Amino acid sequence: MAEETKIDGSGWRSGVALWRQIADRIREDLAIWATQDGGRLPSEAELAARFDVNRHTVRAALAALAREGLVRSERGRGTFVMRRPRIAYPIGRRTRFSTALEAQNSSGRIHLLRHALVVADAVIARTLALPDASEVLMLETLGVAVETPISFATHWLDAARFADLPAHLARTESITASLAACGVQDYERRSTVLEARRATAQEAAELDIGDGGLLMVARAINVDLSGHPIQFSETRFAAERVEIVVDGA
Amino acid sequence: MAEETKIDGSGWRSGVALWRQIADRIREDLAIWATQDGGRLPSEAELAARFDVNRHTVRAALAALAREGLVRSERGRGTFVMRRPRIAYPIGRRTRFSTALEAQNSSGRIHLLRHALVVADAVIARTLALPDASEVLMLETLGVAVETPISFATHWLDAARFADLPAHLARTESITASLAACGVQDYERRSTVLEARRATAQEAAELDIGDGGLLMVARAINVDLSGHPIQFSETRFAAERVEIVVDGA
DNA sequence: AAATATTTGTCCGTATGTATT
DNA sequence: TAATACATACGGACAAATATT
Repeated sequence: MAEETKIDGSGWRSGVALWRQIADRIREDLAIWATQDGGRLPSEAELAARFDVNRHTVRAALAALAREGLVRSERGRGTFVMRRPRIAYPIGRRTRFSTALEAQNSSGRIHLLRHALVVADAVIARTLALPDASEVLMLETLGVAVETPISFATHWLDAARFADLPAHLARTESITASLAACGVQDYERRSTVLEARRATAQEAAELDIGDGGLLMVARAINVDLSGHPIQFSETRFAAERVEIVVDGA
Repeated sequence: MAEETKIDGSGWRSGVALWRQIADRIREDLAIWATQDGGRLPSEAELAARFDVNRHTVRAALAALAREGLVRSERGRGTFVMRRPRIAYPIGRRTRFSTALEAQNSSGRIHLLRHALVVADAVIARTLALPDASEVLMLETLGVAVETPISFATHWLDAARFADLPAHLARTESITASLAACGVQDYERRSTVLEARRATAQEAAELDIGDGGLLMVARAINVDLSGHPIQFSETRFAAERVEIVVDGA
């Protein structure tokens, strides 16, 4: 933060308004300021000098961050960080959403958003070791912790084997318990592939993040004790709210 | 792709130009179009109708994607995807950069960008089990595969134990070989924490991605065979170029 | 081979939002 | 608050290259 490079010669050829670029860069530094000086940001005048823009532009940036709930300005006192720490989300051979959050005394819940019977595409069918164009059960779930949506996931399972699962899930709000009710005593994770990308409009709406907000996407295969794949999931985490912890790796 | 929601009443009030929002949404669909019709995108007129904007606005979006090297337009023919597949990057107890890429016959290399002796802050010192304010060796490296920067990493090590490491690293371009030369026969990863965020200006420059491009950040602790921490690293992957594979988890 | 349709490239102009002074 | 400069967004018209019939 010692020195800042000038953003763009005369402003905003990048397609992003100057006030928004400033807001994005202030957002990056919020974590640092949160730990210093009672969470106080530098004054508007100081920020204007640092980014080499007019104070009006800094005010527009701070107003945007205030709309996001990240800072609050108080007349005569200054502008302060309103931080929400990231939730640590462990990934391992025996990852489950509820236990993942209990470790930090947060109460986690899975809400079933919708379910449908669909025809598996080639990738899903091969992953679940089913014949092409088999019927599969698709579930969409929302993982919530501390009243905040954390993850939005789509799951695919063999329709023949897990037809009763949506009913169990709506009642128990637990994937583990619902699978047990369908005769799966235990399961474990075979592999997880992670990538980062921007949210689509639907994903942003479900997770209540800004349009085009950042996601961490985890594609996982769960297998039963005999090693047979029972579930393929794509879980989209609101990147700003979690960090993924890979145990022993 | 069947129906598109209208982006923003009158466009550019959100601080992000309409052409840029459209570029972001087209970018998401490139992977789909790449597999169809010879990698051809819908025509400018069709995209304009689909997003309900003027054709010139679509052209601005496509021009931005062309600057990123993602598409190429040819007069009279159309616009085509220039795809570069993501590199699979395995993370596990015995992760090493070079072997990670050999598996897919890509040649990976680590370039040492700079190194310095610095005073450890509280987090680094505690992580490396050193007294507060110890001197540590800081390295910055660039991981390159297929002529493309993949990762930009900062490493911290006990300065007393690894003073000769930069010289070895510049010569061998391998972390594993350099540690061996400093008397570490073997090491393994104790933990990895992953998060996603936007790149700072410096990170974007090192990785040659657009400003504010997406990163996957991995913070890892490597320990020697006796379990003593020898290295703490923060590796920033260009999100668009990699997927992280967590084996058996 | 020739006419026509499709697609991208370039030019004009107008209105509005952004950023500084 | 006002003036200025520039970027965004839209609309239309036409040229140039390619594809189709």
